[in-house]
Parts: sequence; C-alpha cells; structure tokens
Amino acid sequence: MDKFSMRKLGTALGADPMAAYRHFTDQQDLFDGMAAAMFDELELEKLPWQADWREMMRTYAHRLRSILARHPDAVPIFATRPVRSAAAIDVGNRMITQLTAAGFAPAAALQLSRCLREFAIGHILSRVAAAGRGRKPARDSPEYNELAAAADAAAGDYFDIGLTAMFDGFDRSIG
Amino acid sequence: MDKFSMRKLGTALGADPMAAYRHFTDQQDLFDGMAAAMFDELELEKLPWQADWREMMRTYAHRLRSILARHPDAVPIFATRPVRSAAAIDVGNRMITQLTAAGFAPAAALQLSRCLREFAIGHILSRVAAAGRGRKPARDSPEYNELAAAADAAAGDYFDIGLTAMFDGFDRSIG
DNA sequence: ACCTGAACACCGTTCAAGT
DNA sequence: ACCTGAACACCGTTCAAGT
Repeated sequence: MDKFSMRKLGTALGADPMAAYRHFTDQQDLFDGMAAAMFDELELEKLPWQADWREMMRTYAHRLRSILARHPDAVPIFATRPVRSAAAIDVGNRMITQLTAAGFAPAAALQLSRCLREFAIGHILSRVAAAGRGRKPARDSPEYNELAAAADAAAGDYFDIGLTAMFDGFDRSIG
Repeated sequence: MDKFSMRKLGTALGADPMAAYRHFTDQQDLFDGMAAAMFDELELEKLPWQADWREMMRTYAHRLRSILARHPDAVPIFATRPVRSAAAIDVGNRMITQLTAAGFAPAAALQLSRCLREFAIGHILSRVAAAGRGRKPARDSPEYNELAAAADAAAGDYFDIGLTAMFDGFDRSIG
C-alpha cells in the first residue's frame, strides 16, 4: 500500500478522484473524521463503567491501544489532533464522573484520564514508528536493529506495566 | 510560517531549491537528522547522572519536553521516528546503568525509561495538537473550545504529576 | 567534482462547464 | 442540484547539461 492521497481515495472506491470533496471540505476535515471514527470503535457503551476504577481505566487504555494497533497508518493522524466528537466528550465525562465517585478530586480525575491517554498514544506511536523501520537494510549500522530487537525482547510488552505504575501512583492521591 | 517543503528549505537559506539534496538523500533522511539534532539538545553530559534516580529521570523528561515545546512544528516529526543516533544510544545506556545501580532489574529499568519517553512524547504531542486548533472559529460548536479551555485550566500543568505517578508506581518494583 | 534547472510524476484544491 | 474534468499552484525527486 502506497501513500494516502485524496485523489487515490476516490479512485480506490470506484469514484472519480475528486469524490472525497463531496463528503469532506478538506483533507483536515477528512482526517478529523477518521480520528472520530476510530474513537467510535471504543464502543463506549460496552466499557465497564461500573467496575473498579482501575479495571475501567485499564480496559479503556487497552481498547484504545488495540484500535490504534489495527490501523497503524492512521496512528499519526489520530495522535496529532484532539478528538472532540460527541463520543469523545461522552467518554471523557463518564470517566470523570466515575473517578470522582471513586474518591478522586475532579482535577486529579482529569489529570489521570489525560495522562493515561497520552501514555497510550505515545506508546503505540513508538511501536508503529519502530515497526516502520524494520524493513530497510540500514546500511550504516545493522547492529542498531539487533540492539533494538534485543531490547524489545528484554522489555516485552510493558504497556500494562506502565498503566499499573500510573494507577499505583495516582492511587496515592486518594489516600 | 507556511508548510515545510524541501524546496522552500533551500530557498529560505538563500540557495537553490534543490540544495537540500546535496546534504540529505531524502526527506526521510532530513527528518531523521532533525530528530537526532533535537535529541542532541538534551546535552547528555549535563544531565544529573549522579543524582537520585527520580531526579535524574525527572530532569531528563522535563528537558525532553522543553526541547520539543521549543520546536512545535517538529514534534510530529520527532514523535514518529525512533532516534538511533550515538547520543540517543548513549543516553539509553547510561539510564539503564544508573537505574540498575539504583536497584531496578535490567528489564524494569528499560521499561521505566521507555514508559517515561512515551508519556513525554504523548503529552507534548497532545499539547501541540490542541494549540494548533485554537485559532479557527470552529463554526460548528464554539462551546467545545471553551469546554477544553476550562478543562485545561482545571488540569493545570499535570506533566510532573504524571511523572511522579510513574515513579511511584515503578518504585514498588524495587521494594 | 560540483552546481543548475528542466522535467517527471505526482499532490490538494478550485471552479467553469456540463447533465 | 449534482457531477465531471480541466486547470492552478504547488510537491519530492531525478538527471542531463553545464561550469
């Protein structure tokens, strides 16, 4: 698959190259729509809102990660724009509500939710970025890739470890 | 300032539009160089390697954030590629060394350093992304921006709070 | 050996002309 | 009212031709 373009989108879907402009005013507008559509994949109704706040937030973060992992080419698009769709605002509000009910001050609840989202996005972004480089010969110094591979093997899948650290750290602010 | 291009880079520096190709083979190659140059701004020799591991990691994360904040247009470029420069490898090795000396298992040291970098990049990326949208009228629903602004005011600068949470969480793995 | 600029194969976006 | 495709102002990259 080669690089995305507005023209290719239309032709790939069997329409004329300008067809996208009949649905979106702009490339930015289309990208905003893509980010909102990815957020919708969270299926907010199915998130465990009634569970313990750690399980709720953990499930949210893991689902976000797996959505982004399914669309690696769209990760940079998702990561570089704030999503302000109805679903995004809804998820945000529910999270704050549940976290404050669990004992967090409103500001701390907001901070926790943001830290989590930022960590998840940074994490998947680095995974996608690293994956995008594996192919090339890297004629300069092939040792780097081996070193990176060895490091990856040693670190394993540390996403959940990072999440747990965040939870443990924020947990202290409840007492 | 309008969008970057290889041609504009040359002309902006008083040379011909193709001048960049005499120094870099590619746009990717130039971007890799930019990311490495930003990493060099860390001035690794001046990091507090001998300090407590928390202070060391905190200083590293804050310096990384302020470097990226100084170059907002380059943040997406930095965030979407792994930096494998000599300075980057050096910083990584020193961090692992100091963290293991502080009592972390090698794998945990690697995980902590990665979680921190990913959180820092995700954090600054979301700040840059949010800042890039403030200008537009947002004819659809101006309330979103006010809501976001109110939320920002309530959350304040929570970067250090996120860092501290990570530290506290990983601290438990030492005992 | 280095520099230049024309040329190629694309882009995003607009808009007059068709139906 | 919707669709089409030509046109405009760009891109990244290559490469023959100059010096």
